[in-house]
Amino acid sequence: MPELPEVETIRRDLQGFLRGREITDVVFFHPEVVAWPDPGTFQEVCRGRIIKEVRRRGKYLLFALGGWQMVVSLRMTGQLVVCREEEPRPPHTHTIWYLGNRQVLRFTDQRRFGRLYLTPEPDVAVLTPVGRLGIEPLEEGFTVKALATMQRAAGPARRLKSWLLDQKVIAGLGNIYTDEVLFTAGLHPLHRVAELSEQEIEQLYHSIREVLQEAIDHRGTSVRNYVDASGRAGLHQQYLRVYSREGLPCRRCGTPVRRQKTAGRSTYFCPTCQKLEVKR
DNA sequence: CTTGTGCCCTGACCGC
DNA sequence: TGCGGTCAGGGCACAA
Repeated sequence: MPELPEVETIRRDLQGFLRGREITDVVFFHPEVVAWPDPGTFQEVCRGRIIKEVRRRGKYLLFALGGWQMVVSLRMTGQLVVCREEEPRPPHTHTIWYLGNRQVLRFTDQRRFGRLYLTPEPDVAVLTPVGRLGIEPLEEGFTVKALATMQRAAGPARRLKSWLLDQKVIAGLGNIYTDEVLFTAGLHPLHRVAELSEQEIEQLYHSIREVLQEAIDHRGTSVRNYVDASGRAGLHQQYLRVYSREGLPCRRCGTPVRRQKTAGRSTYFCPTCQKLEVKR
């Protein structure tokens, strides 16, 4: 469910709630959410550790636990919410971290696709998917020049949407924001990456930054299940340019927004504003 | 190298 | 109400 802006919103919330707090205990109600190591070791290592910092890499949350890193992948429906221990436990609660002072961090995940990892700090890159992630689109290293270099590394058949969705290329874009980025850049999802002009690469670059930053400013998009670490919905759904707007008029030109399958996912775009032909 | 498919799950929604 | 089909912010393995 959550893409970069949602995960970043959760990260900021958690950083405020959890930094410096001790994990007194962890309990699992669905141990298979633990991808590494086994739940027993996970619990043993967690107990008594201080949460030094909450970081984000792509769509993954990383909790620095002094020599150890806990990694959380929320996938489609995962949620991390901090609340008081006595608050009713929502359905699909799979893990609870006890923080003392009657506060808890709860991991709930309706579809159970989400995963937890706990590794010694230096092993994160090999024991979790984090090591395979591409560039962070909101960090300094992401520049027009960097994007142009990445373009040259793409194969001749690579289509824009599948390229942007590829976490090994850019970390953090998912199905909503790739569509939003492509609309903003005026580019068709099936455009071949190798055929993008210098100007189009620049346009794409600025669209990625703009769309992600705006969504973070709105605390993420709640189309379905997404909530922040306080359990509240985001605000960006009312600002979406094309995603989930099939048949509704394009906000720029009025043409009905079209939906089609691309790279295996529902893709929303404006057939007028995002043409496949080379623009002149 | 690239795309497409199926799969992991549960629940919401739609048409009949 | 019920039932079956389709769809869902992700990502992985596998086939063509």
